[in-house]
Amino acid sequence: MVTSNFIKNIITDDLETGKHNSIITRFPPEPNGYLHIGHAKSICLNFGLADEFEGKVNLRFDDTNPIKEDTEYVNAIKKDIEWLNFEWDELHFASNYFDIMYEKAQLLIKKGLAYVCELTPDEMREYRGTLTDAGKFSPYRERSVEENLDLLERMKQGEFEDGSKVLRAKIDMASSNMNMRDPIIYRISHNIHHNTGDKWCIYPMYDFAHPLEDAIENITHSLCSLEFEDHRPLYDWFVKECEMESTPRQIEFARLNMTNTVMSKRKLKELVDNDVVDGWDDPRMPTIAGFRRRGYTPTSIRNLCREIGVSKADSVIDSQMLDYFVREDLLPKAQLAMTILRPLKVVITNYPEGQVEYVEIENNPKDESAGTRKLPFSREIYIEREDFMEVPVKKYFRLFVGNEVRLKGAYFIKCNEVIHDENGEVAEIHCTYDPETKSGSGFTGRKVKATIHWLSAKEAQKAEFRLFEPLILDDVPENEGKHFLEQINPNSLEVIEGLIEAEATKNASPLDKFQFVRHGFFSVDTKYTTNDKLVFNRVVSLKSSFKI
RNA sequence: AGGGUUAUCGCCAAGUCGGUAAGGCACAGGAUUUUGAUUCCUGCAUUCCAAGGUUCGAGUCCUUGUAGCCCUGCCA
Repeated sequence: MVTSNFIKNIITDDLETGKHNSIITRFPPEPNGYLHIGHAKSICLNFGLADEFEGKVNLRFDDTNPIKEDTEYVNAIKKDIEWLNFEWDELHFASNYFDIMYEKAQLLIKKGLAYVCELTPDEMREYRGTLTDAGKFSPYRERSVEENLDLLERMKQGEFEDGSKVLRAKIDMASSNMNMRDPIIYRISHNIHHNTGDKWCIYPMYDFAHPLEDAIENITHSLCSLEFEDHRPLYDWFVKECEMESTPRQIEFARLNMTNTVMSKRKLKELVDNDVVDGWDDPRMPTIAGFRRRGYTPTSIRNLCREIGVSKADSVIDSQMLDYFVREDLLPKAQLAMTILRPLKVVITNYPEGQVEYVEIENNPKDESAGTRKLPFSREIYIEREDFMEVPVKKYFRLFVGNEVRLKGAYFIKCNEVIHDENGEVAEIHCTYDPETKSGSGFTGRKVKATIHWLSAKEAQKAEFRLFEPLILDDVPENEGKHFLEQINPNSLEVIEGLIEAEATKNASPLDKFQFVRHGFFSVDTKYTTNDKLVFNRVVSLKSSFKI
C-alpha cells in the first residue's frame, strides 16, 4: 500500500531539488512526564520518515525548564521509544547547548536585536497589547549594547532574583503575531537542573532554544504540532539572526486525539500525583508505559500510527481503531486460554462422579507451533454466567433449557434443568453430555450454533480480577470535552473473583500472556499477584461481548 | 478588516499539471468456522463547508461567505 502525506511530499521535493541530500529529523520530548499515545504518533512519524528516506533521527530532550523536568522521565522516555522498537541515531540534551545558546544571545545583543527588560510579568502583559491592539515599547528597550551585555552576564552570574529581569528579542511590538512582540529569550530561574545541576540560573525559552537546537543538529525537517504554526516566523527569525549555518524547516501537523482518552499531560500528571492511579504505567493510563503493561504490543501501536496518517486537520481517532490493531496483531500469535469471570456451575449429570479426563486444546488455532495444552474435564464445571439464559432472547445461541452447545475442546452438552437458590436466582444448571461428540473425534452427526468456554470446577484456579470501568465525568471542561468523555475514577474499580485455567497460570509470564475471554482479550498484569491467589487487572476488552 | 490555520463518507484519510471521488476503522448483508471471534465475499460519498463564477469539464482555479481550531506563560 502506498501511503502518502504532505510531509513526505515536502521531503521528496527537497530531495529532488537538491535542497538536501539526506534528511535528519528529531523527536524532542520535554522530560516532564511519560510519553502517551499521542507522542507515539510523533515518534512513528519522525523515525518512520528517517527510515523511509534513509536519513537520520535524533532523540533530543528539550530540557530547558528545570522546575518541571526530571531524570526519571528521560529514562522512561528512552525505554518507551526502545520498546516501540525504534533506534535513534544520536541522543542529545538541549541543556548541552546552553553555552552556545548563551553566545547566540550575546550575538543578538551585539546586533541590537535583544535587550534586558525589567518589566514585571504584569507590566509585560500590559505592554504586550491585545490580539487587536498593538503593544508598546518597554522603557528598557533602548539600552546600550554594553549595558545589555553586562546585565545579561550578571543575570547569568546569579546577581538577580527569579523574575526580576529577562532578556528579550527586539522585534515588533505591533505585530499581529503575538509571538513577535519582543518575545522573552532568557528568564532567571534558580533551580537545580537534572542535567546541568546549578551551573545555570538563566534558562532559554522554547522559542529561542528550539530553532537553535534544530540548527545545531542539522535537522532538516523539524516536525511539531499545529499550535506552533504561529511560532514559525519567530523560529525562522532566530535561525537567521543567530546566524546559524543550518536552516531547519519547521513543519506542523495535527496531534493525535482519541475518543474516550485523556491526552493532556497535565491531567495525566494530576492523576498520578493525586494517587488516583498507581503511577504513569498504570494499565488505565493512555501512556506508552500503561499500554505496555496492559498488554498492547509495539506493533499494534505502530500500525495504528501508520494507518491514521498525518494531516493538518484537527481530528479525533476512534479508539476502536487501536483495539482493531491490537486484535490484529495478537490473534494470530497470542497464547489463548479460557477464563471465567462470573462463574455459573454446571453439573453434567450423566458424567461419572469422580472421573477426570484431560482434553487437549490448541493454544492458538491459527498457529500450530503454539502447541496444545491439556485441561481437566469433569462432572462439575463452571461456565460464564452470560452463556446461559433462563429465558432466551431471540437469536440467542448459547445455553438455555433444551438447547445444546459445544464446550470448547470438549463435548456437546444439553441443558435440561435449572436449579434456583432460595432467592430465586439461578444457582446451577444440569446438563447431559454426549460422549460421541468429543472434540477431535470427527463427529458430524449434528451441529451446534455456539461454542462456549468452561473450566473444571475442582481444578480451576481462583483469581481476582480488578475491573476498571470508565466513568462519565461531570466536570468536563467545555473546550476539552471530547477528550474527557470517559475518565478514570477509583470508585469504579470492581473486584470480582473469577476462575482461570490451572495450567495457564502456573507458568504465566507477566506481560505477554493473554487470556482469551469470549471475544476479546484481556491482559494479565502480575504486578498484583499475591502468594495464595492470583490477582489480575482486567483492563481491556478488545471486542465487546455478544449483542443480544 | 487582529493574525494564523483547517474544512472530502459515522471516525481517520488519499486525491500531482483541472478530466469525471483510493484505502483503513465502524456499520450492514451473505459464506465458511470447535471462540456469535478470525477468514472470506458484498454493500456503504451522482458527491467533496456554502453560494456564485471561469471551463467542453472543478474536490482540485477565481470570488464571496460560513464553521471549527490555535495565538495576549518569565511552559513546551
